[in-house]
Amino acid sequence: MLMPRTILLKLAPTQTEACRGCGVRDAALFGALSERGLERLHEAGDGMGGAGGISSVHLPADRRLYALGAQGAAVFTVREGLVRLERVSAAGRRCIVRLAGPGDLLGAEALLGERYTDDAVACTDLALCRIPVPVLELLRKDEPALQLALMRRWQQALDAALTWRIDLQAGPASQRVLRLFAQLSRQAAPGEPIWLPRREELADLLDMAMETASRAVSALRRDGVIELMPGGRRARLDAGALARALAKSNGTPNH
Amino acid sequence: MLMPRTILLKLAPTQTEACRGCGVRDAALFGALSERGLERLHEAGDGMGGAGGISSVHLPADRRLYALGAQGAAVFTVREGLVRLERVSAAGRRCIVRLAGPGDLLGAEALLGERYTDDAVACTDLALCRIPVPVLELLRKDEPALQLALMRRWQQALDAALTWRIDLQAGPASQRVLRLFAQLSRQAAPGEPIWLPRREELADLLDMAMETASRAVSALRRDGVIELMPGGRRARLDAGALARALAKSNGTPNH
DNA sequence: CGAGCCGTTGAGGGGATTCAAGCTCAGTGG
DNA sequence: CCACTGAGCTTGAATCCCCTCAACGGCTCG
Repeated sequence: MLMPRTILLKLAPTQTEACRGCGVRDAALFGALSERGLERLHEAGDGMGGAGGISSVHLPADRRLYALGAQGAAVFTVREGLVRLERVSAAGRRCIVRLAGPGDLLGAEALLGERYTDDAVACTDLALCRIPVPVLELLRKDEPALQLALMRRWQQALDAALTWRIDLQAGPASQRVLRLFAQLSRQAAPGEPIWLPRREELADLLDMAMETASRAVSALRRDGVIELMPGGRRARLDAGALARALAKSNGTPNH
Repeated sequence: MLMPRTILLKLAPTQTEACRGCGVRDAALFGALSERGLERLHEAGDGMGGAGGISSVHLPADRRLYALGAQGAAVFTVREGLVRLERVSAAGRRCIVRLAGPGDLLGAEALLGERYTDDAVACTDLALCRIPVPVLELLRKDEPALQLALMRRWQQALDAALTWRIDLQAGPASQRVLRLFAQLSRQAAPGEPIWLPRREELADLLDMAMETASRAVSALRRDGVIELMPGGRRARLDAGALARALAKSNGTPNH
């Protein structure tokens, strides 16, 4: 039970500037805020005695951002990297219930005063914004746009969770792996190598045995769909071959 | 593609009374409303030219409440009965992604101006409240409690979806059936018979073949866990035997 | 009564899990 | 420098669960 050694950077008054120029701002929660709201956001943080400001968090891969059951004091926006949310099933199996990438919001349940409902673990090195609940709470009341953005995010998360379940938990193992890679490549820069999960992680993501995941990846490698890169954590996809493989496996409506 | 022949009952000015005395009000969305808010709720409906009031909807089993992709004009609160939300997976398989019972909110995505993300179909005869989006929208702005209740409901739906996925989609078929029944009995009146899904529905709920569902039910019947009641849609559970069966299947951490 | 729907049960085959054994590779220390 | 080690990955073989195809029984309804 290591405490994650998070690195907190409190960014001075110029945080407003940082936010304004943030690469993911349009995609992220505060994209909804007016200029005035953005300023108030940081005033609010300053006005709370310095304890409550927005801060930048960096976290190395495989470290935990927060733990299931912990009383949440903040929500997070992902700026860079990939986070996995995991829980343990009634049968004692670990399951990854969601992947969050740049622009996504984590730990929204903290806004309701609830405990975190999952473990949040870094898949890759992370850059996040940490937003204390009171700060967001303060603004929520009189920034209707933020209110709407919050609801929209919740709905997105719900929809993503359902789609995930439908597409990545059903069908033969090879197909599930294929679809996961397709999704990973979609949210990565085109042409760039994708994050290749460790086999154990693949198993937890797709609800299969580790060996099955390994076999599936090996098969895709043999078929030229994927090319492993040194280090074992990244891979290059052949978009054409992937599309072909997906079409073929969809042809057999299997399962 | 039948249009659901819904039965709309516009309840006169006394709707305020009806709401105040509603059996599920505490559990439902408007449990958060103040007395004053409750009154405004119905004034709002009246003030919109009669087209926009809250109404009571009754729907027989197997009828569709709304369709995936339809532009939603209302959200619904379940008063009595069970609703299933279903979609079709990329592989063309129908999946039930959620069950909603008394007190639950349906079609919240309509509040964001989005189309419904699933088909909503009655599992049993239903009694619902239909709440037009503009009515709710009007109140949302200056009833902070309602705002909060909405967010809480979204979070609940998200959590339920994830728990569902974890507990009801993983593990051996017999265990999944067992867990579903346990959950159904939990949200039914104790001692009362539970709703027994048709085998096809069980299959869609638990992501298995219809025959597998049938075999699992038969096995449970042989073991005395469940007793089918005439009509085929209801069954009585032996809580003790169920708990024992669950414990036993959990003993083998299988899968 | 035959048609049709729903549920049950059997037989066969395939895909996934499980158990188990190597394999690669980085880090470590002799 | 190189065996040693351990973690992660791969692969094989046996088994089992579940899907598929198929036949049959009960029930309702035209």
